[in-house]
Amino acid sequence: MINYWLLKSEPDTFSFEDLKKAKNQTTHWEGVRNYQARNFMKTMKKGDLVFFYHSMKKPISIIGIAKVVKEFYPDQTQFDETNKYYDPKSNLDNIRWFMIDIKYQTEFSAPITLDELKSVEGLEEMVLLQKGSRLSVQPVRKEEWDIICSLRKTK
DNA sequence: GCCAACGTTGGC
DNA sequence: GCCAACGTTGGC
Repeated sequence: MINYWLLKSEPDTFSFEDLKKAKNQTTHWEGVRNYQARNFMKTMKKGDLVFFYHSMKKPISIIGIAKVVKEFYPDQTQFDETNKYYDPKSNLDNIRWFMIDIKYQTEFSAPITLDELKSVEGLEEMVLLQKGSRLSVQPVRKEEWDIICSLRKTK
C-alpha cells in the first residue's frame, strides 16, 4: 500500500527540470518550515509517489511524478546560520525540521495546469483546489491520483 | 489562552 | 504588484 502526495516548488528555486538533472535524479526536499507540511512529510514512506507542482510561475501546473526514496531525517539547513532556512530556535536536542529524498520518475506529456484541474470532475475536494490552500506538502487521494494520471500520457 | 500585529504564500 | 488567506509571534 503506497500513499500519494503533492509537493509544491517555485521553479525559480527548484524546478522539475532541476530534479531531472540532479545527481541520480534525486534531491533532498529541504526548507519545509511549516508544521502541517512537516507532519505530512514525516508520514511519507519509501515508495510513495509524489506529484511535482510548479507554483508562482506559469504554467502553474503539475508537471511530473517523483518517488520517495528516503524517509524523513533532519534538515541540516536549520542549523546553518548562513542558510536562508536557518532557524535559531531549533537545536540538536529538539530538532524541528526534517526533509525527505525524492527521485525523478516520469513526466507528463504536457503540464496539467491549475485551471484545467479546476474543471475536472472528481477533484472538487482536492487539497490543492481548496480556497486559501497553501500547504506545500499535501496528501492526494488515490482516486484523485488516478483521475489526474488519466489526463495525460507519461513519457 | 487570547488576539493584534506581523510575515508568508501564491493565485491573479 | 496586489491582496486574501493563512500561519506565527509575543505581550498581556
